Amino acid sequence: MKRNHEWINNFNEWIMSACRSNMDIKFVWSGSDAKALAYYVTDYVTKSSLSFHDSLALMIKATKDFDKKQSDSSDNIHERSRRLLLKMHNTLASQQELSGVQVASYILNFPDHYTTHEFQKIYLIGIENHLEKCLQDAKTQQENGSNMIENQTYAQIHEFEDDLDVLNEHFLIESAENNKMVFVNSRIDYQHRDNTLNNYCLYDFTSWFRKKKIDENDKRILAKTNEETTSISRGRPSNERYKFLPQHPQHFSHILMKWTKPRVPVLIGPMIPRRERDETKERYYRAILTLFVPWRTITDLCDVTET
DNA sequence: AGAATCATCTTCGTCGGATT
DNA sequence: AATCCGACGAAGATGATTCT
Repeated sequence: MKRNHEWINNFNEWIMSACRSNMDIKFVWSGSDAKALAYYVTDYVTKSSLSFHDSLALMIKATKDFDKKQSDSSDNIHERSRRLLLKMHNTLASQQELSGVQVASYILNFPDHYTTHEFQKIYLIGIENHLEKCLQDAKTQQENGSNMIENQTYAQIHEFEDDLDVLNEHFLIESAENNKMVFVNSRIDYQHRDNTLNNYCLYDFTSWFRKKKIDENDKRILAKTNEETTSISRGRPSNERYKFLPQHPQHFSHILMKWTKPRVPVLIGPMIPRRERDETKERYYRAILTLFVPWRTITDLCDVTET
């Protein structure tokens, strides 16, 4: 906390280089310190560049000027009010302080905001519901173990209907080969990803991959990667492409394509339950688990959630 | 000789207009 | 209104040419 140099406020070499010399750091000692800082920051962030009494004074000045100048004019009332408003606006705008940076970026047509990352949504609730249903199925299977095989086939056949009826899992209707329409969603895309992507968890999967309709170029590139020829080609190298497993309804019509830069998954779904029943909490934690543990079949997932 | 720059090539990824 | 599709600029690679 010692200030070792009279020019410097709480100087720390390492922090300074870590944040590339962009330093406005303050150590928060006490509660009153924290309060003072909170006040300072809020005030700083929300300060209007022109305070209310200033702008009122300016508007009064504008009105006076207007009355002086325009008293003899015989324009109609609409035109007069229009001019008054314009005058007020101009007075206000001309008194507005603008920083050099603001002006420069306006003239250079810079955007109003930047985002350093692109985002991709994950809808948690559907996956959570699916998982819960599968867990229940597994439990009932265990209980009457003798009928296990029968149950399994039953579950496979009726998977779609059950999903649509019982769960609120959201499906999209998309085209497959021969203009056939199929039900798909990100869960199905993930489950039937190519075997080389086994180690991707759902979170990384959504962050790295997107679904794309196959075109001629994709076919060519897929064929080239199969040949494994390491010939040097000019131009930008193509991104990785993967097929869906044959179980996927869009196996023939769509592929997975890797982004050049990963996107940031945004989890959309229920919030962390704070004072909920344990059962709900459990459900929630299980759902989160499905995001960060690679899985393919529901049995994988059940095993993981058991442990 | 090595770097810096320019030219060319190919693919990525978004946008807006056309189409259904 | 939704979807498709082509256009186009950006990105990222190689190769050629110029500069130091």
